[in-house]
Amino acid sequence: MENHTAESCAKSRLAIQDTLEVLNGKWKLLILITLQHRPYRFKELAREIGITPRMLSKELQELEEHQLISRTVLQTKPVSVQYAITPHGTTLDEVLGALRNWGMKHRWKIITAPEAVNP
Amino acid sequence: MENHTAESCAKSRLAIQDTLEVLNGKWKLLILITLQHRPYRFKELAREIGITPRMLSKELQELEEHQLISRTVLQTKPVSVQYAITPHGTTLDEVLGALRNWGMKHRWKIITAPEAVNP
DNA sequence: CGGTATCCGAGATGATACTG
DNA sequence: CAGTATCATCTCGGATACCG
Repeated sequence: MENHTAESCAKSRLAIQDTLEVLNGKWKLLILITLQHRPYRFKELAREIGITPRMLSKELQELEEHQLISRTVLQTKPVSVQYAITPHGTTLDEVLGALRNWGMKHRWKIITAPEAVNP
Repeated sequence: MENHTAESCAKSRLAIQDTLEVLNGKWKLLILITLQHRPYRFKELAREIGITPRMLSKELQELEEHQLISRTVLQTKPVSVQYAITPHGTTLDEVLGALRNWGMKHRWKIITAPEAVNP
């Protein structure tokens, strides 16, 4: 299973670049993992994550373009808008899980990391 | 196993933020997945990935600070420097694998994605 | 070869105010 | 509530040249 030829290495890079292109930005992964919890409304999401409306709007649009989340206008009074993970969005579960697990296991090392050795 | 409380959701966000902090930038994941293949020398890595010396140097330093890769000076003539994954770096295998797999499976959807609906 | 120094533009992000 | 508009800022990353 050690498929580590130079060629497969190049393919892996391309695959990762593609993934990064879809998940780029500081917020997309945080939005996705939050919506994994349950659907959220716009402002609710903004408060939960701590993101400004401008950025949230932009990120949500990009995620929707990539069909990872859905946007639904609810006929409440006043209207509210609900964002939720799509089936295609759930294909990222493995990615999100891996990132979350790594962060949980290695948080201490990150915090302990020698930020500034000596200027 | 559906551990999806509001609290666990917040913890997941923190974990992901920590991970993103370590892997931030456009190149770190590409460097890591390349070094997963085998150790590389500086210029060799630069050529393989297509990154300028300035960025490569910066990214390698940050990765080394986080103990994900090692830097070894080889006493050749002239000297060469070898970069390799560390044991701690291999703990990212799951993350790298997940990102690679997703990219391979969903490349078509990324390319097909409606970039500009209508300007 | 293995870097570092400098310059610079583009894009990402934040703060704030405003609209329907 | 759900966004958008505007402005200021700041970081990222590329190009280029240079050093030991």
